[in-house]
Amino acid sequence: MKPITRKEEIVIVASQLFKERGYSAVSVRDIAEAMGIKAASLYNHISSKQEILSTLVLRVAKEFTNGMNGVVAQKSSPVQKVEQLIELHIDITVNYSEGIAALNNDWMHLEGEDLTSFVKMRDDYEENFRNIIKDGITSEEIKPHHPEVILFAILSTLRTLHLWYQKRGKLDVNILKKDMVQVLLKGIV
Amino acid sequence: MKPITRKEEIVIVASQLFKERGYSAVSVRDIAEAMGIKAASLYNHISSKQEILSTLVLRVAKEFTNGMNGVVAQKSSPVQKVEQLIELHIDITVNYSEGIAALNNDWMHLEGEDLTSFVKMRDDYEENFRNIIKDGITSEEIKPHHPEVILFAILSTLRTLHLWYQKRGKLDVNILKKDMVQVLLKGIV
DNA sequence: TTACAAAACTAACGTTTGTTAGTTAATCGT
DNA sequence: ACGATTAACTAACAAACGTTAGTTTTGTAA
Repeated sequence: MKPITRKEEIVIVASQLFKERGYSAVSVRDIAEAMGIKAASLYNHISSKQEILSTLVLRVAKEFTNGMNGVVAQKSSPVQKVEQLIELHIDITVNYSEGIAALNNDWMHLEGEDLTSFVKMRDDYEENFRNIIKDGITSEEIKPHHPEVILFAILSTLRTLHLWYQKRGKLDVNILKKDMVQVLLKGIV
Repeated sequence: MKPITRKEEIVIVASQLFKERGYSAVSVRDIAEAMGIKAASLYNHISSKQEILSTLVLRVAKEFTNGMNGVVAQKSSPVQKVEQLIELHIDITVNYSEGIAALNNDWMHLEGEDLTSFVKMRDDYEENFRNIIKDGITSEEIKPHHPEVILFAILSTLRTLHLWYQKRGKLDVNILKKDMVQVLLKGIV
């Protein structure tokens, strides 16, 4: 049993509310009520509402960055790398589904250095993904469409997985990965 | 030249702010400032902040509903219908790009009957889309993957088009439609 | 030029917001 | 049994919120 800190509980509870209503529409009193305590009591564990958001968003962002670095470092083919990225997104979605909503919808409410470093991580991630696709086109493994269209189609799907995963939740993760790879890489017709 | 009402101007200005920060993070004072007037002056033209949101969201939602009804009514094949839906999304994105952000991210802040009717329109839309895919699988035009995975992959991409369209904005719409159809239907490898 | 309507203004309202200060109750190793 | 830590509490704050009321300015048509 690894002990879960009180701050961590707050982050988890808050993330569920953020997912439903968005960061700005959730008050610290809402978060406190969901935990069964008073709003002021939260401040024994956190320094600000902002801190909840940045803890949540940066944690997930780092997970994506690390995953991407792992994929880039490998010697697989571009298409195999894309497959690995699809699996990466599915794994992170399953393990951090609450945080992904905040990352997608509320990152712009980060402030200062948190915002800066998030945007950098996001840009780097996209640039790495784009380069993998370009490599695949160069080596003729991937069809010669505009790389931006391909990047966008895949990334949009992967980024909103969380909206859909819980609804049809009981699907086995490995089956989902296989289906996802098939649909995104080979199309549907 | 059709005259644009003051209320319409407010909706447009507000929608741009909503797109950047989300409905809850934008105050009526922010909207007023962006128009160069005082917050109270807005209420000569609107009855509430809520009204701005519902005007915006329901307008776009109806556009999707009408478009879907048109596609369903036709006698084309399932795959042709999917192609038409891809074009529908691109057309609406181009013409209502501000409203789509609100539709995607802020619909849950609708209230009362506006919320109810929006959810119904959305559910109906998805159900129609799903049935088209199922028909395509039955007739063996579409590969026999889980319909939900196919629906999700296509719809996620189309729904977030607005995030990406303006950034790479000056791509010709007809070229975009062709690329999109190719990538979504035939895959990338 | 006057009359009217449209659209702006100032001032204020009651609430809710995030947060701080100071205090009390519970838990725990010594 | 003790002191220390942890985590809750009440009370209050200044600022920002959506909104209303009443008034003044602006533009247009007679």
